[in-house]
Amino acid sequence: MQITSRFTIAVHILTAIDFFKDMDRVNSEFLAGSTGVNPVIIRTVISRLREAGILSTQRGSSGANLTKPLSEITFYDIYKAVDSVDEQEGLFHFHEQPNPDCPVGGNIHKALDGKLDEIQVAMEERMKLITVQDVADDVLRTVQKTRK
Amino acid sequence: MQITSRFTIAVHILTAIDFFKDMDRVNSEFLAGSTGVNPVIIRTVISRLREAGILSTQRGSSGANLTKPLSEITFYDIYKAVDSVDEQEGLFHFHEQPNPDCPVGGNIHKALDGKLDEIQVAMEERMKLITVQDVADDVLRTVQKTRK
DNA sequence: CAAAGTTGTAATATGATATATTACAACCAT
DNA sequence: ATGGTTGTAATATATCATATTACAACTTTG
Repeated sequence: MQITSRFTIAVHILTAIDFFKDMDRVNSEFLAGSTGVNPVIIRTVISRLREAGILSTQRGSSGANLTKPLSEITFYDIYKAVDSVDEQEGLFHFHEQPNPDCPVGGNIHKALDGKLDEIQVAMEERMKLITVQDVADDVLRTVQKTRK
Repeated sequence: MQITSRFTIAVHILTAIDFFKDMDRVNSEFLAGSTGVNPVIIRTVISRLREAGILSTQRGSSGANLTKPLSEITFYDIYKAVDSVDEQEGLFHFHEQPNPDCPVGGNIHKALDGKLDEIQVAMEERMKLITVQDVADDVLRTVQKTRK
């Protein structure tokens, strides 16, 4: 299993919106070309980012505007925005029918759930420490190095 | 997306093998009954645990033997054993066709891969701190409390 | 203001993957 | 020898992620 590519797509999109901010026509078609992803998928990812208050868009009008600097957008923000992991279900898929009449099966959820959550929290806390600005910096650094 | 239930199934199985260690016929059929999972799935999970050196089995003969105490089996060991996350691919699914001719698309992998890995490592390090013994203790505690 | 471009979103198709199931050879225990 | 069990392959089913088609609502441009 893997975390849906909506996450890396979102990071890519945000980096590109910033990188090409002085350019016209950074629309879903353009972002589809940069990511290699279908434009409708781009638009749905952008919709989620908009619902999370990370950017704003205008129907019919090209482009998107970031509502805050990249340095204030953490990986965790994006991860939550694009539903990388189902809120209800959590990171781990629990087998669904443990036998309630078995002393182990009947108590395994109570014994495991908190521990699985601790692991997920460890991952999420790490995500809060990384921002899209870190990515943009790395991209820019490589672009400048390559240009020489 | 979610981490495959093979992981929670494996934890459940190991806990049960220990819990019922004095009982006869703790076979794949029995474990299937406790977990609510198909016996063939049980056998394949056990196969992975065997390949990882966590337990041993004998073809044709019922039951499995743990090769070390539960306190020495971490969640990370199990996670690796049952291939919860593909070794090659990693935890995050990267969109597969970023445009190499785009300054962002061409450099996004270099900029992101290390960061995604740090997040995965944070999760895995947390998994190393929890053992199956912790689960067994919790199960036993609840069983004893309920019995009164 | 008409034409062309764009977003937002629904509906459906396709593909990948996890789990279940069937089947059976190899092996053990009684 | 009979019945139970493991190990594993082959296949089916279900779920979900992504792609695609379609179009209404809206904006921009000439």
